[in-house]
Amino acid sequence: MIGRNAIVRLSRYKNALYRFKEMGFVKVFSDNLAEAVVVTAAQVRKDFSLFGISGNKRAGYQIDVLIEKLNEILGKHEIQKVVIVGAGNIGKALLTYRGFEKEGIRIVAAFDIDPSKFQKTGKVPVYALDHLRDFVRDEDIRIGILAVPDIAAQQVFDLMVQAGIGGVLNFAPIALRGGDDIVINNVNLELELENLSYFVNASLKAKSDPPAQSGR
Amino acid sequence: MIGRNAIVRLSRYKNALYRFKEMGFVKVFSDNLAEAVVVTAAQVRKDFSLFGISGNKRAGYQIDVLIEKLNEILGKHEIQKVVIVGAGNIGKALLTYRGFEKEGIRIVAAFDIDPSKFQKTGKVPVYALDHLRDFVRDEDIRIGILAVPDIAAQQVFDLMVQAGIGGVLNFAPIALRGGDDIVINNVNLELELENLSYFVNASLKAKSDPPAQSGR
DNA sequence: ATTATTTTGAGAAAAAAGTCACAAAAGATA
DNA sequence: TATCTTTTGTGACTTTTTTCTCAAAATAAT
Repeated sequence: MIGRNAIVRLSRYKNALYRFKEMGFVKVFSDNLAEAVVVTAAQVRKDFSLFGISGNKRAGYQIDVLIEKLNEILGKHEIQKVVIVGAGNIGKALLTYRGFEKEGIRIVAAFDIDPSKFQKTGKVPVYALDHLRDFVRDEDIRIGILAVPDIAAQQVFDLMVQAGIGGVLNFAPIALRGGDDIVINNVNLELELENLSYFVNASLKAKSDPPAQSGR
Repeated sequence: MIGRNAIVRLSRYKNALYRFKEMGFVKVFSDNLAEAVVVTAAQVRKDFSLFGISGNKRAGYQIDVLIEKLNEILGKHEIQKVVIVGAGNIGKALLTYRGFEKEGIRIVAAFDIDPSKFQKTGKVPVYALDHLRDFVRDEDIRIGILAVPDIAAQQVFDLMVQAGIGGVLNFAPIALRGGDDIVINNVNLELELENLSYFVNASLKAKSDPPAQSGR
């Protein structure tokens, strides 16, 4: 089984490749990508070989071909339809977030329990949560974003599972239970800030401490 | 040096501990925490021993003491003041996001270049970006959230570095450059969805393929 | 007080992730 | 054409992370 980090790197390679392409390049070498993504060149080649991607000795990799292959691996050969569950604070912000488009991600609908949030005519409609199941079935939705308050998160997640969603991007700062057959990625802002806080402190401490080798 | 994942686990243990405490428990065993966070009990104990946290044989760990120690490690002994740079879509959502409070994180101000976003009197004021530097100095801000459009991200990041911020939570889907002395955590939603997409596909594929051992 | 049971702490082992190093391929150069 | 140079692909190695195992400690039971 392939680890999450390897897949994250593939996404980064892909993004870097688009940038190279925009700059007019046609081919890249593993060390170009390595520099762009801040990993070693060997890592780049290892990652590629893991997925059976090969280049040409002395001629590197054809950017177009590489992008194509990465997109296929990452399941980006078709528009990725995504629903948002929870049209509150964060849900609404994501509804209007423009960054998804250029990545082939389309937010097709949102769902909420609060009727005051319903909006059947907007660019992206907001429906009643009851409709989730049918919508997911009819539109063949694979991925949902869970953006409800933490108290409701587990319950709403269960609905998503029942609706047949295959993957959830979870914004609620709790660990979702019972998702053995469903892929979960968590975005936990509190945790990210806490983490940052640790490493900032650690780096401040390292700076104020005398360096080990010249400690006299 | 301690890895990010270990610190993420510490945060999770801490969150689980608060839940245990709320339920009225006074002590926990490594396997309780392990279950709550979905890791092995040995992992929990290893993590603790990494930070010199020890419990009592046969009596486990005192929840209050443990929370206290984790909070200290994670730098949560005092309110964490955070600024948001970029009062657009996501920035605004974070301004009103309630989840930070209970984690001891306080959004103290936001900054933007667009005067129409300024709001000096709100619960959380929105100032001109020019004021960032002084504010960071005067208020001793360590951490900032970067939530500006990707085209502006690098430039605004540079301002944050100059302002003396120690850590940045970056929402722009680009790799920030030149932050050797600053800690960066990225929240890349496009990448998360892409990642989800891969693993959902992989798990669908695994299900439709015949299991290896009964392949006949 | 003795014995039984439970749980930690830590060293050893295993697994996973990442790096190194170099033969081989292929383009470039003479 | 022959030689030189560059860059891949991969097997061996290293490092990091995780799991296993079990003696020792501490509580509980008899």
